[in-house]
Amino acid sequence: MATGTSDRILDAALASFGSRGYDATSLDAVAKQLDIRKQTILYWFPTKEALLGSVIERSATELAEAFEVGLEGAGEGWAKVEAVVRAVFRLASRRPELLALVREVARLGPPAATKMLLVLDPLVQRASSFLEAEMTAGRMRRHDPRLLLLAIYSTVIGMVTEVEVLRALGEEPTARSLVRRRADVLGLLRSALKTEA
Amino acid sequence: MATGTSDRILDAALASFGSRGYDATSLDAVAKQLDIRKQTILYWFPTKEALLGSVIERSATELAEAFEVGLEGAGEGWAKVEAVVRAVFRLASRRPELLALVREVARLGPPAATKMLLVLDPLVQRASSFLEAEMTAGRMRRHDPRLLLLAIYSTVIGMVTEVEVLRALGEEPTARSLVRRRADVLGLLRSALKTEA
DNA sequence: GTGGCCACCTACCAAATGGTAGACAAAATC
DNA sequence: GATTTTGTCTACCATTTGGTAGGTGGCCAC
Repeated sequence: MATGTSDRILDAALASFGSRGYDATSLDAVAKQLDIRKQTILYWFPTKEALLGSVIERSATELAEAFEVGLEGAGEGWAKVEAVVRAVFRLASRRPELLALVREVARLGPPAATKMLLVLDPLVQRASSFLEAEMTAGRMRRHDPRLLLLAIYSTVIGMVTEVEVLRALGEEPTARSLVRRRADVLGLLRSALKTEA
Repeated sequence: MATGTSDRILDAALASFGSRGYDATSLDAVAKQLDIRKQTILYWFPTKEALLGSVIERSATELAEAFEVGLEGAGEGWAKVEAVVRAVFRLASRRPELLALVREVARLGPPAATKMLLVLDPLVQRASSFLEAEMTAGRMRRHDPRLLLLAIYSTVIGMVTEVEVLRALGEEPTARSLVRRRADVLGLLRSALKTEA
């Protein structure tokens, strides 16, 4: 844990942007939480937007790393999809703020979304061409790879971040529930995508 | 188009809450868009929160109606799932603000989310027990009905409202694309859920 | 020890925000 | 015709917001 002030600011901002949302997060609130003054935040990050930018940059890098680690020695074919899904659920339990931020940034749109994509785009491309290859090899059902990716993204990110909907369905968002959700998603994706052969 | 002032306010607020988000929507902005004064809004709705409440109430009712209409004479079993998905995509093309609001309200959490759920809960219960019945009848693969519902919700709402992610994947959110997305979702759900028999 | 820089602070500020008080004209009620 | 009610407005207000200006103490190089 980096104890540098700027890192502490980034941590607190990440958490607040993810949970409360960017607009509902005031610099004063972040500062108060860290027991520093707002001007210290503005010393490290010239504007609130710049702070968001830095949060996104750092988070996107961490996300990318988590995926890489998850994919290390993950085998081929279907095992790769499973590895990625497992990586996301691992993040959901260890660093839920990261996924909440992804959700928030997707909602904010450009320029925030553009910035995040800049880092994540290589992964997206790899994922897309991987799916494409699996399909042409007949190991996965045919779909538009991009739409399939959106569907997978929505499902997984939803299962992991839609806490309110989860509650509405009468399921409490505990650690145990997360494991069940992971099993469910994997089961769903397997039967949706994998071909018999 | 209802020409009553309070209805016009509700329309504009719905659109802004859905697209910009609740926090980023100011009463002044809504008023300006309608060429009235903020105080007129506060005459019809005592506070901003109350305005959100009314927007939610009206939208939830409209949503519920849309589902009912979609389900009318929709046949049994899998046809029902298809009818619901089609109803959502019809809304996505005719009243996208409604779905954007659902997304925003889910993000805001209680008390807004609670209010929306109050109206939508019967539908949720019906859907849940429908899925349960289909599974015990062996017409659908076994899953936890609630988690399955969350997965379906996430996928469909995501395919319909995640415009930024869609763009990131290189697909423009046109009307034609919406039709393709609907076909894709239906295909995915069918192979994920339907049993062979 | 002193000059300079770094990290953080206090003191402000202008704009925007949700909300209150009350005037006023038109329409409805008697 | 007088009076009340309804809908909208102007005029304010307190608070919060992101951001500026500038000071201060500690530390390091010399």
